[in-house]
Amino acid sequence: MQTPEKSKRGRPRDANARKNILAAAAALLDEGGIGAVTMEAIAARAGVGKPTIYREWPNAQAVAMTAFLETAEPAPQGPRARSPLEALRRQLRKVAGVFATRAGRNTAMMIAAAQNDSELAKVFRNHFILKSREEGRTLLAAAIAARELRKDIDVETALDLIYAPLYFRLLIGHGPLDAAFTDGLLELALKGLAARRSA
Amino acid sequence: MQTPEKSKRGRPRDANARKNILAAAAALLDEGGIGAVTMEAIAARAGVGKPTIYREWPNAQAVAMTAFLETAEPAPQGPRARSPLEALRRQLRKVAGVFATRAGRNTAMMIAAAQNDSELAKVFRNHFILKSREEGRTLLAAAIAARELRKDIDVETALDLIYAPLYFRLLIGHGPLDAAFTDGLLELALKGLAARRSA
Amino acid sequence: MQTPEKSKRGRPRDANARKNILAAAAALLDEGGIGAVTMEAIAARAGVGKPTIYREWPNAQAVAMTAFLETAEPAPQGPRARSPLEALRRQLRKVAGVFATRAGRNTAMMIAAAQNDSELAKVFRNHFILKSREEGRTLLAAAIAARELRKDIDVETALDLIYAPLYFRLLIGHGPLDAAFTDGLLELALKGLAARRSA
Amino acid sequence: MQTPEKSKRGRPRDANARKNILAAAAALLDEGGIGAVTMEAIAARAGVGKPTIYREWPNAQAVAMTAFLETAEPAPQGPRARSPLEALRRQLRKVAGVFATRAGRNTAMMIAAAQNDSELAKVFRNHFILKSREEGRTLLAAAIAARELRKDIDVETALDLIYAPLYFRLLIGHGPLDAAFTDGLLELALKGLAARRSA
DNA sequence: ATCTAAGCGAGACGGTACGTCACGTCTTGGG
DNA sequence: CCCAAGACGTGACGTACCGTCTCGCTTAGAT
Repeated sequence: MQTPEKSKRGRPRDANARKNILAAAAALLDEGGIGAVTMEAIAARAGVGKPTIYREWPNAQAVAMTAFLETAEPAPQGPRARSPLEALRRQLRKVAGVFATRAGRNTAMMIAAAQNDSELAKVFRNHFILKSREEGRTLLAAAIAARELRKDIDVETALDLIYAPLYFRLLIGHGPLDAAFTDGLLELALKGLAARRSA
Repeated sequence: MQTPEKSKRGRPRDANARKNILAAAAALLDEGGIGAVTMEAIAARAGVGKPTIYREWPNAQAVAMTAFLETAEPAPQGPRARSPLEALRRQLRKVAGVFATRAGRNTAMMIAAAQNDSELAKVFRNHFILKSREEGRTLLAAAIAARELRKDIDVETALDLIYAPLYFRLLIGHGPLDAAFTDGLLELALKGLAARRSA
Repeated sequence: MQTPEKSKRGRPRDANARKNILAAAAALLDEGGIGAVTMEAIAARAGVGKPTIYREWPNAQAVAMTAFLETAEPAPQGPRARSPLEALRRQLRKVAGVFATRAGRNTAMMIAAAQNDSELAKVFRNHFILKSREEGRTLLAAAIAARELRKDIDVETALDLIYAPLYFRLLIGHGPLDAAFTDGLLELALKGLAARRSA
Repeated sequence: MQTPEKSKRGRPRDANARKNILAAAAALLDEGGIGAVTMEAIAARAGVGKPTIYREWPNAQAVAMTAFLETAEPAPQGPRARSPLEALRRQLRKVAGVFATRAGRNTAMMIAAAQNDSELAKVFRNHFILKSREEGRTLLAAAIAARELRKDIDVETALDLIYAPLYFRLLIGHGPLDAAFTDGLLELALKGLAARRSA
């Protein structure tokens, strides 16, 4: 939280320990899910004392969250798209692709973990969701600028409209989460559900 | 799930015990969240032995899930709407209203619990999500029949488009979940994001 | 306890059940020691309901005790000995031999079980110890009559003097329990420890 | 048992906890017998967590055994006897006296407990029986040196001859366990059972 | 160069909940 | 009216982690 006074006396934190802890937590998360990420297991695996972990994190899920966030590398940019809308389509496909991997399961587990810990929820929102929405917001803005999207839309609502279904399928698993879905979803969102009155 | 063989021998299950267990679980869930729903606490509160609980459920979260599902009473039907679209708008408002209550928190917690237990996930999907979607599907079909919606839409995708944002906000909490949101959301979904080319 | 009036109504006791119960208890005792003789296990193995067992015995150890007592068949008489003392020597050897088998372990376990249940202790004393002592008493009486033993000895004390060491070694296991031991023991008991003053 | 490697790392065992655990076990043993010595009860009474007990003992009876052994204080030495034989007589009376108290019941229960746990049996034998026999061995040696006992006797057998009857009566309860018994027992053991042939 | 405060690993501490086992009782339908 | 089957409330089992607390040992800035 704060590091203002920099007491500076005594042995400094061991940067290596932090790295080992997060690596252990990430490995445990991948191997056995959030339930396998226990303080005991992290400490044992990282070759670290439990107090060393508690010095920096309040509980095991917080370590898992940090490990998750530091592992979730920014997606590599694909080839330039020929239009903003095309870029948006590709972005949705990419997200669906990630959600289909272990990273997707981890994301779901982090959302789950956040339900029981408001501090965790805040961290997840600020470091994962907001970042992801920022990307989407940029894409939408570009599409609006290119007159591919209506300029009067509420961007926040539009973001939910487009991205929420991906998270929903990730979390509920009631339907496939593939390119066919994201393409259909985007098309529907673009055209709208309403019947054309004129005609 | 199934009761095919009807062994019928021996003392039958005590229906009262089951009721007490679910009541206890529901109370604990409301009071302290999913973390408070432990087998020990349920057993103590219900005046029931732990083995009695284990006879019917494999773990505490499964009890919580059953309690949640049996508690989630079917929403009372509001006054007749003047049109299918109006009915859909009201339905979305109602869901948002429920999500703003403790029932919403419980729903979020059940979704979270389901992330770590595929059996639980299946139960939740079949008994809560599918039911809820069925309602939505009916509303959409009526609106299509009334020519208020395009008749070529993929209903499953449309359902995700409309309902997922509510779940998303419930779970992430990155924005309000009120009538203004649902109304805007519905409007956007109806009109679509795309700029009108002709004009 | 009582069967005087012969009510005769309803289904009569199943004599086969009792036999099965005792056989099951004996088998469990032999296989896993007294700890394996549980009501559940007996009932399951005997194909009998627990209440049927409780109707006749107050707890599992009581069943084990009955099974033990009914299993402990009277030792087959060996060839006639040429003297009462010789018969006594053979008898001690035989007891030591039995104590070295599973029956010995069972005996030890019954003595142990009796320590925590005075009713059990009484049954064991009356049906096992007293019977065994009666045999010994007969042998001693014969030896006295044959003037091989002093006629002024207190028989009860003499019985303890001769037999107790066998039980002691059975229970404590601090030394061998073989013919060499019983022979030496008997010789020592006969001659006495005291130094001969005259001489 | 052994403390060879002296790992020395980490927080050392809490001597106070150990003391409390043994005190609680001893109290429970006295109050309700071996059956009352449960891990739960010990932990609750000692104000200690169960794992702390399991760190040092494998089960409740092992705790009871340790408590028993540490409670069984060395008997206070009585006034000097005028002869080794007299000392032996007094020692037997003293043992009988102890056996008549709660300590005697506890001893019986420990012997019982040892029947179902060979590790427990070994501990009991090494720390209780062997110690007690050492005392007896010393007394016999002195009596032999004083020419009150024959010098050709096998001491181990003689010890069993003298002491086993006390344990036998303690465990079976078929007869009194008082000074009259021990005196008669000793006299019989000294003089022997055999009729004098000469004279 | 020494002091000394803080971090380090290890691991024991008092706890809570776990999921299982057996207890002894009760309640079914069937013989 | 007894039988088998089996559910009931109870309570102890032994285990896994929790989050805290000593330990003895670095480590490195301040003296």
